[in-house]
Amino acid sequence: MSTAAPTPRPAWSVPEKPGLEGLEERWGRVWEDDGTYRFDRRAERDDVYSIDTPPPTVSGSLHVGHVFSYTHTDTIARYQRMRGKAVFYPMGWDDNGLPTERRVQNYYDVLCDPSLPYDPSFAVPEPVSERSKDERKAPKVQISRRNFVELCNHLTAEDEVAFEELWRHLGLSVDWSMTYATIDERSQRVAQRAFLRNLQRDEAYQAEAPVLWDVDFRCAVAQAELEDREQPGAYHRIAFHGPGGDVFIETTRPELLAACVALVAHPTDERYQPLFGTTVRSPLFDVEVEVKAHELADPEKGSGIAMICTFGDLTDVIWWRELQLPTRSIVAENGRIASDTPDWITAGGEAAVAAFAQLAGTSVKQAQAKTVELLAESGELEGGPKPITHPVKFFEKGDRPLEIITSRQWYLRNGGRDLDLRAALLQRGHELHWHPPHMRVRYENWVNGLNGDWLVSRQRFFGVPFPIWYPVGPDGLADHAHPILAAEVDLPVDPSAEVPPGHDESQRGQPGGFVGDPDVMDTWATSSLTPQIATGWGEDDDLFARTFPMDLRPQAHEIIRTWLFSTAVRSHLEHDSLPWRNTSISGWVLDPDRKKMSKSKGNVETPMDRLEQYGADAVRYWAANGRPGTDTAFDEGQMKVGRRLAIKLLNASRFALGLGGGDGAARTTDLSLVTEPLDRAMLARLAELVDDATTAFDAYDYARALERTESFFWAYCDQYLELVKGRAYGARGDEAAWSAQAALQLSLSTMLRLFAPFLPFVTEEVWSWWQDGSVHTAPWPDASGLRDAAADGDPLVFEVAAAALGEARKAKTEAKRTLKWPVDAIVVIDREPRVRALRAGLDDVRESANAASVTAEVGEVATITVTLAEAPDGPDV
RNA sequence: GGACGCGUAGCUCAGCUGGUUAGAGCACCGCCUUCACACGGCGGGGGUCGGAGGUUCGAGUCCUCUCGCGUCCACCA
Repeated sequence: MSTAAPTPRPAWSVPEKPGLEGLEERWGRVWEDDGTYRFDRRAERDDVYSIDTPPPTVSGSLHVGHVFSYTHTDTIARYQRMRGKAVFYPMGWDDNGLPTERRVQNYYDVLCDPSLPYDPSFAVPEPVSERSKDERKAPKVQISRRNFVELCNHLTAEDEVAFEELWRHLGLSVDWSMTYATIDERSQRVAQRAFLRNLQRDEAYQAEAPVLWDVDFRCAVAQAELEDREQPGAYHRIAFHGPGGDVFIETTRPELLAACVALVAHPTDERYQPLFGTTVRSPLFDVEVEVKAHELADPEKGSGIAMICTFGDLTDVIWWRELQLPTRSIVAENGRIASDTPDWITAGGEAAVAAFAQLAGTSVKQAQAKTVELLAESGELEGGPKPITHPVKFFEKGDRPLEIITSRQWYLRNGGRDLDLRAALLQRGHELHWHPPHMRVRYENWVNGLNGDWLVSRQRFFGVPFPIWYPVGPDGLADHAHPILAAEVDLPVDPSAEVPPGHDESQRGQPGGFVGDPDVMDTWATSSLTPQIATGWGEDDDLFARTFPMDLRPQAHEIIRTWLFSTAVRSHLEHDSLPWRNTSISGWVLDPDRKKMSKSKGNVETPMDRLEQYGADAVRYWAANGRPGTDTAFDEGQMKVGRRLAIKLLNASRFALGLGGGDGAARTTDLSLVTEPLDRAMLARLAELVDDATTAFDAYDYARALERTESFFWAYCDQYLELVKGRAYGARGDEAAWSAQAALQLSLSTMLRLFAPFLPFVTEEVWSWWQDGSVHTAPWPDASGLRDAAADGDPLVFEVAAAALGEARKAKTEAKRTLKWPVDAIVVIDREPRVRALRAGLDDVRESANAASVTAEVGEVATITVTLAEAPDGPDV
């Protein structure tokens, strides 16, 4: 036992009345000024923890779901930093793509017309919301592509400022010197370079093929952007005419009758077997089509025989391809029936031409009504339409059902039609560590369900252009088979504004000249490269070597099929590796009715209001309670609890650090002073907690780490602090007090660090009262050091002492006395180990319960008997 | 149609490889006022763990079936 007085330390600044107000601003500024979260570029790869942060879409406002999932990542980042890693934690902004285009169109009331020339004098218009009523009536202003892109850049820059402010307020430990935007020059260069390399390795190709087409956006859509919506429709039973009589098909899309190329039934279907190989004639148009057999025809569906049109749905495409049928397309890019009469209709004679003339130029919806009318008149529609609801494919951002049209597009191989590549990508999914593990199934479902390669070209304006031109032949037509590629050193290029090597602008569009590829890349074609963009692939080789492959991709589960998968594809093709070792999948934030919170549902919470109301630590506390992959209810109650926790941390710290009468003499970190069994017991329990929290964090289970830490902390405040208070003030002499004070400081330092990933502001505040530097760069607590300090401490001492104190409190509460009411006697009967443990803490129980005597005896039946004093004139009053 | 997840107190959730009497917070009820904390403290009531079988000395936990909710995927004529 040490008898030396503790070494005095410089005076600490423990505030008289600590509070949470203003902590975000104050510490946010200090962290920025001190570069607390700066990435250390000297660190070798093994000492780096790199995070592929999801770039939020900059086309509106951040919502509470963002706050939720970004907090999860931040707790991991902070943990890894305290474990000694150089954390590479950049932030990106996803300003590329359709959401931005739409926002700009609406915000400024403009439309892009790519045929217009650039107008350098075009000024940023006043937002629609600022305009007068009359001004709003003016027609949309048509502007050139380059002017449009400039407007996109202008608006997103404004949004990005607001986003960064919110993230800083939330306390994300991002290195703000390393932000990127998915439309900035570096991202464009990376996207174009990656594409050119894909092209050179034959991983990218162009093809004239049927694509899913949004008739409003007039743009191709990829499989990953589809969603099914239940729509009303109707079966129409329609007669085709064969030599042996009429054949009835049932269809939901009678308006495509003119596009029919064959009928199809299952090979084993005895009803139709005699027809296979024969031809029948279509109603209205009298076009001869063959009857085919194919496995995909379902005898149970409709009449068991279907008409194949080019194209009504994806099954039509399969039949068309596998049965080698002709193409008869009648739906134009604008979603209307072609206005020119196709030649196969002309061949059907006057009646056919007349019928088609009634449909030409109408929308598919109008065409359907007209076709039904015509069929009814001709007697070829049996019975009326039978209403049904059925799933129909939509672009996830679109308003009308997708059509399928044939057009020339760029594709990237993704295993959709290559079994070896598919197997390799499934293997990548297996190598990746998923948190939680069951999310891998979604990846596998998706990869196994791919039905084609990745369509990466989009007929839009605000995006990364393809760095490609085409020669124009003497006939004035572009020669797509011989693309002219940009040189890597020239990237990024805009082929609609720049000219290919060896050409000049006067040759654009001229016979013998060139044209630029008019399309831009799918937004995912850039987003799938965020690891390469963030780590400086091809831009900063040194950084790249220190940070790639990355350690963590955090993201939401609904975009596993898009973002996670496409990123895995790009990395596999370019680097033959995974882009990251781990992925943590966050759940959704649900409103109290268990519905996903989203803007379109109008149930979003504005995060800044909540941050200001409860404080960032409190909001983070709520978020960190949402376990990985688990949908979590939006719960202000939890934010209140978080706020209370933060306040408790302030007050408990004030107590622990305010002992010793302000002279500083008793303040110490000399652990040899910890001699009291209760103090050692508490430290032994704390060591177990550190092990638990560390294990949980290593498994990406931040929620568990928080829960364990919090639960210990409340027991610490309610029980340990009460048990030790009198002794810490000196009731049992200096050495007993020093033991308490040293244990309090060690435990407080440990708990501040355990809480630091969750409550960065309040922990930093308390840390600053008595420690140098930032708690966020302090080392993560070490259980073995605590065990050394605890010596042979038995956690049971803490438990049984707390139980005895609890019984005394209960007796006082039930007798309606204050907690300071004196106790004559506490008699504890229990089994031997617990009795022994209690005897070690007997003096602390007596002190804290204000008891005249506490005795512990071994017995079979455990009881605690508390005898209160008659009047408040017992000991120590 | 296939797959995954979830059903534990009024609410939000812990309960990990099966082990005394199923836990926490919120809410509710009662009590205590200020020497860390009234933005507080102490205590209390409240659950046949969705249902039915099974394995086991023992099941909230493992197996089978089943019901409900959510989500992802699917070639939806």
